This record gives sequence, C-alpha cells and structure tokens, in this order.
Amino acid sequence: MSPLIATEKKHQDKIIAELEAEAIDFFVRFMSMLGLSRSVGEIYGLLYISQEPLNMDDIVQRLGLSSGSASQGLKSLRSLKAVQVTYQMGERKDYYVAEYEFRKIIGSFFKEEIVPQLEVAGAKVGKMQETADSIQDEEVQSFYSNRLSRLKRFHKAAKTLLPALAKIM
Amino acid sequence: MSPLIATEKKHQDKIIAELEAEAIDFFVRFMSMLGLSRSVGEIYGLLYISQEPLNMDDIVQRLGLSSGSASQGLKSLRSLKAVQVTYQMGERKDYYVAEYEFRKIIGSFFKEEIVPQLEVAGAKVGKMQETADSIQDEEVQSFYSNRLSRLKRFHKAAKTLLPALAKIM
DNA sequence: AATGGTTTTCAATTTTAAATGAACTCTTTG
DNA sequence: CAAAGAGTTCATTTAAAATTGAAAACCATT
Repeated sequence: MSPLIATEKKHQDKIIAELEAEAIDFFVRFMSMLGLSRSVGEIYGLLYISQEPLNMDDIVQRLGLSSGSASQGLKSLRSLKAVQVTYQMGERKDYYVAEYEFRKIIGSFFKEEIVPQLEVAGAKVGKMQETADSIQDEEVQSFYSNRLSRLKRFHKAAKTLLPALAKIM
Repeated sequence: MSPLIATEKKHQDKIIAELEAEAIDFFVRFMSMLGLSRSVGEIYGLLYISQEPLNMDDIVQRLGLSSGSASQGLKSLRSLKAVQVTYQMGERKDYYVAEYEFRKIIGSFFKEEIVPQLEVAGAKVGKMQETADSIQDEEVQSFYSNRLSRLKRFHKAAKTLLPALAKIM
C-alpha cells in the first residue's frame, strides 16, 4: 500500500471511530428512554453501526465492559429481538447483528413491557370499582365512581392507541 | 349519632382507606412508567382519590414521607401540570388538587420530556450525517448512509406520531 | 471422560437515584 | 420588626439499580 493510501485509510478509521462513538451515544439515550441500562444501549449502538457481526469478546473489548454485563445485555437485547445471532462458518463463538427495523424492536418492547402493565392496571381498576360499589353513602359513591370512570376511559384509550402506535412506527 | 350509623361510618372509612391504597398503588406504577419516582406517584395517587384538597402537611402525614420529598414531589407535579394549587378561604397553607384530565398531564409530559429529547436526537443524527459524508470510500459510505437514513426515518416518525398520540389520549 | 473454549450466573461491589431533615428563606401577623 | 408559620434547598444518608468478576455450567472436540 502506498504511503498516501495508508494515510487516507488512517484518516477514515478516525472518522469511523467518531461515527461509532456518536451512534453509541445516540442509542444510550434512546434505550434509556425505554428504561434500558447504559450498557445495553452501548451494545446495541455498537452493533447497529458495525459493518460486520461481532462476538461477545469484540463487544467486551471495544466497549470496555465486563463479560457479565455483555452477557446480560445481549440477553436483554435478544429477548427484545433487538439483536440476532448469526452463525459464522467455522466459528464457535456466537456472532451478533443489530435488528435495524426499529418497528420490530418497538413491537416487542410493547409486548413485553407495556401490555403486561396495561393488563395489571386494568385488573386493578376493576378491583377498585368493586371496592367502590360497596360504599353505601350515595354522594360519596358517586365521587369515587366518577374518578374511576375517568381512569377506565384512560386505560381503554391506552390499550387501543399504544399498540396501534407500535404498529405504525 | 346512633350506634348503628356509627358502625356503618367506620366500615365505610375502611372501604375508603382501601380504595385510597389501591389508587396510590395504581399511580405509583403509572408514574413510574413515565420515569417518575415512587413518592411522586404516591402524592398524585393520594390527591387523585381525595374528596377534598390537601395541604402539604396532610400529604406528609398520610403518606409518611419527609417534608423535603413532599415539597419536591409537588414541585414536579406542578411543573407537569398534574396538580393545581387551590387557595382556601382563611388558610395560609397551599392546598392541592389533582388534575384529573390525563390528556393534559400526558401533554405536558411530552412537551417537557419527550420533545426536548427528540430535538437532541435530531441534532445528533444531523451531526452523524456530516461525519459520514466525509468518508471517501464509496462502499463504506453507502453502508453508513443506509444506517443513518433508517435512523432519520425513525426519528421523523417519532416526531410526528408521538405528539399526535399525546393529543388524542 | 477429560480438555479447552465460550457463555451464563450470581454474590459482592460500585454507581446512581431518591429520601431525609436541619438550616434557610420568605410571608404573614401581632 | 420580632416571632411564628409555611415552604424550599441541599448536604448527607439510605435504598435501588447496574456492573463486576470469579465460579459454575455448557458443549464440542479429542
């Protein structure tokens, strides 16, 4: 390789490293909005911006985190379907690539995190209505019924709108 | 008051206490989905289910939290427009009531928390595009451009859909 | 069935976030 | 304008969450 080309290559590597850092930073923020930890965001960011599949060792090396963190982070990302395992010819290690269809990630996030919460919330409101129904005093009852009906309306809206949102993202 | 009535009253108080506990529990979960702390959820829940406005002392007493927590929690809730101050005749203390239109709360949550994040994210993607544009190697450039265009598309979708969602909630 | 390479698990540690409460500020009132 | 009442601030403490790393489990190969 000529000296000129080597210099250009080095420059390009620097640019790529910068891009990587920016992408990691981006996803750390994004994932933290979904309640995911810094290390999970870092791993996803690194994989998203990587040109080739990476194994756990690569990830540990490049992000400087422990093997425990990497293992657990990848586990979360797999369960969110945010990463996929790709088997590389003649390699024993697992190689990972990022799922780049965000719709899918959002979809499984809803299914795993939001939907169960909504179910619990729905059950809880039902329980509260039962409790309120046993109040004798009519005026008092009507106060609580009003409050609960607002809660029910809101819950219903969330239950229909959120999954719809996830689908069109 | 007759013994019978007194007994009934006591029973009703127990029911109301139960309802209160259930409401507080409900809102602690709900607010934690918005990244708000336990104490903030408790305060809102208590106010939401309370038949009359409460002052800070009431809140401290009934929830058993410190005055510092109560003060800071109410501050967060005011800035989210999740509570309003009502001035009570001949009282020096501030009395609070819960905003029961969830749409409004969601609206200000978006304005305060989500929109700024989206702006930061947008700026960051722009910055990354600039960085990527300076890559010479055509093949490498096209890889990063593809990744960035997905990011931009997603960002745009979030920027239009999330505020729309907040409006119709 | 022993070895070496890979990943997972989990008790201990570190880091981060939340809660406390005493000191301070700001108001109101006698 | 002193004193008390109400609310806020913030250094310290406490509690919760994330991370670490060594040990255990796994699993393909010899």
